[in-house]
Amino acid sequence: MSSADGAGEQLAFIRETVRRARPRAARGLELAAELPVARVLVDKGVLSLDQYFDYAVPAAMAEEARPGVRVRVRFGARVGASGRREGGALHDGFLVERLAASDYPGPLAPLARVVSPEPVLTPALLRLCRAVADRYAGTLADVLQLAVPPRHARAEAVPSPAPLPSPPAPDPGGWSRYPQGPAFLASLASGHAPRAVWTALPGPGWPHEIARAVAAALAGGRGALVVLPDGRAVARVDAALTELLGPGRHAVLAAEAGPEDRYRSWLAVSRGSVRAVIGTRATVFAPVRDLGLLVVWSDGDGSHSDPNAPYPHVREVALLRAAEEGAGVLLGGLSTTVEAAQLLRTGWARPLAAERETVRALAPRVRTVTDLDQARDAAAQAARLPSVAWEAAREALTRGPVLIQVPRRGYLPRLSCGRCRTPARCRPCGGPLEAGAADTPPTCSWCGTAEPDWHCEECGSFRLRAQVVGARRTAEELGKAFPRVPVRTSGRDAVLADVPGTPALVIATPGAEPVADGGYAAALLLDGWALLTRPDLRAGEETLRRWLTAAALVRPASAGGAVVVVAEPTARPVQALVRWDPAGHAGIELDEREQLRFPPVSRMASVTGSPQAVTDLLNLVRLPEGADVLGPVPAPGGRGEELERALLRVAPGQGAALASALKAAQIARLALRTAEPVRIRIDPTDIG
DNA sequence: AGCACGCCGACT
DNA sequence: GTCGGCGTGCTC
Repeated sequence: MSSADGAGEQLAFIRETVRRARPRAARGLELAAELPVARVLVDKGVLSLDQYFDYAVPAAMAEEARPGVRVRVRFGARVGASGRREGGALHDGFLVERLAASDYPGPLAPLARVVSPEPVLTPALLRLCRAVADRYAGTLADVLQLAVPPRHARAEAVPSPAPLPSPPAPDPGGWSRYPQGPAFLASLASGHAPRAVWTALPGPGWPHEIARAVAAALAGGRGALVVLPDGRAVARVDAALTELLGPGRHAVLAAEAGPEDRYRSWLAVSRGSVRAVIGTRATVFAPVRDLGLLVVWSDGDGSHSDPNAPYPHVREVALLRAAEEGAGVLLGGLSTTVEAAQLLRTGWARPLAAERETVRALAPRVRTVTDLDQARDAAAQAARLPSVAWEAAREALTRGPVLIQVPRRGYLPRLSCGRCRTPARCRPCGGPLEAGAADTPPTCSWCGTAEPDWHCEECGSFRLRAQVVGARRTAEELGKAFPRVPVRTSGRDAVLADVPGTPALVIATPGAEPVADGGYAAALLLDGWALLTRPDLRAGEETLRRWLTAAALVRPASAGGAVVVVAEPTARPVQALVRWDPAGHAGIELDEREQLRFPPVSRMASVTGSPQAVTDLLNLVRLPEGADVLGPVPAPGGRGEELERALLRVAPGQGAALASALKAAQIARLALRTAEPVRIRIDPTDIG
């Protein structure tokens, strides 16, 4: 057996010492004269199969069966009742390596087919995927599925164009607004690997700054890669890059393009025809040659978390890749994550931030109001606008568009007391009440009990209010409040990229805010308290990120730009928004995590399953020294069958040991057929 | 995952 | 005596 993970060193040693002259293979098959053994990763996403298998290379495939190509192999063959070998089913795989001999004692099955001669799994990509699989206690096959797009024969048949020569180094442009900006570009252009956490200034500059950083890496004769959270951000950087460098210098890997276009772009990168690539999360794996720079924009955005096993996060993959390939890193955003703050604190990255004075000059004026300060105007009341917000919007609408950010519908359909805001709870079980369909009583989201005659335990009020009103209803109500002003909405299913600079109300859910030509005259950030009270470790950070994203689209204070945020003014994210200090906010959050020993100051994993299964796995796992086991406790959000969850916590340096211990325990349990499944998740997000 | 081998209870 | 239970191990 040739282990595909790091634990196979003894086997590697045996491989060195045992040298067979020729592999034994099926009789009568002529084998390749040179390196007749192919080590293959069989694409069968089963934990216990996370290892390589050796196959014989038929002479006819000697040329095409190069490392990195896709192959088909028979797998699972066995000796039948008649004593003859019966071929197993055909499986896809990647040829990882050609060898002179195999350490497998039995006869080798031949490769069934070389699917195409395109070497898609380069050694660097394989190393990265291996590292990601280990980091996340997943299988190599699962990670490869995320990293290598499905083959499209037509796209493969077309040759990619010859690469263009390196462009000249760009001038600093907007980077001159950051004291360390020009030096960062110069360092990239001269072939170094600077690592920075970039707190971007508000306004429309950041796509251009990203383009210049890419251009600097290209000027230094190296490649660059940019990962953005969504298609609109990709489009903005795409436009900025085309403007700076012209067409043909970069590839775009976004889901919007069909599979054929996507694979063609990916091939252009893989073949070295294009040296820069931008796109959404899978782009972090794009096989850019001689990588000089990795850019991750807005690493706090949830889209950077892959929803497929083993759930890698773009930022973490980028950090692994930077270490493997010696590339520079630009971790940028309007806001700062706790993870980024930690990279600064450990000295792994340097800050790339503007002076306070510059920030103040470019940020809008931010005011806070509590939503108890309701407007007297009836129309504003209907729209749930506090008077300050109402006045700000009315005044700003004479000068330009006004952005109104409302939480997504169904984001938090919880109910609270209409007078004192105490969350409404179910009397039998204490679970949160949710709004039912129209004209049906509220029901408990835990036990389903209907509460037709609820009253507040705190103040006795009988009025309930939905904590969140969706974008559509807000639009209707605001339309009435501001007659004759055009109302545009941008949300989940109809996202506007941009709006003109003329007066209009623009209602948007977080992440769907259109860019306004010339900037918004004002922005109202509603229902902040609903965002802030979510029981999530990242609630504060996430709320601030959403606010800053919207507020950054508003004109500077000097040009009359104003932001009104409806939230408790003493809350930490509110203060950070007023001072426009995301880095400071992240630093304080990091201090707190340090005290609580929460991630990223520690490394965590969760184990979820039936109480028995969780207990069994915990008994089986050989945790690294000093590991904490928290729980098990009933799993959050678990309904129906009872699920339990345990959290495991280790010091940051022991993350790899924790992942491999969990993987080993999972494999051991999988061998026991009776075992119920447990879900293992590294860096679980829904803690706290 | 499949799939076959192997060692202990109730049937012709 | 055997048919068959599913625990255990293997797949290049």
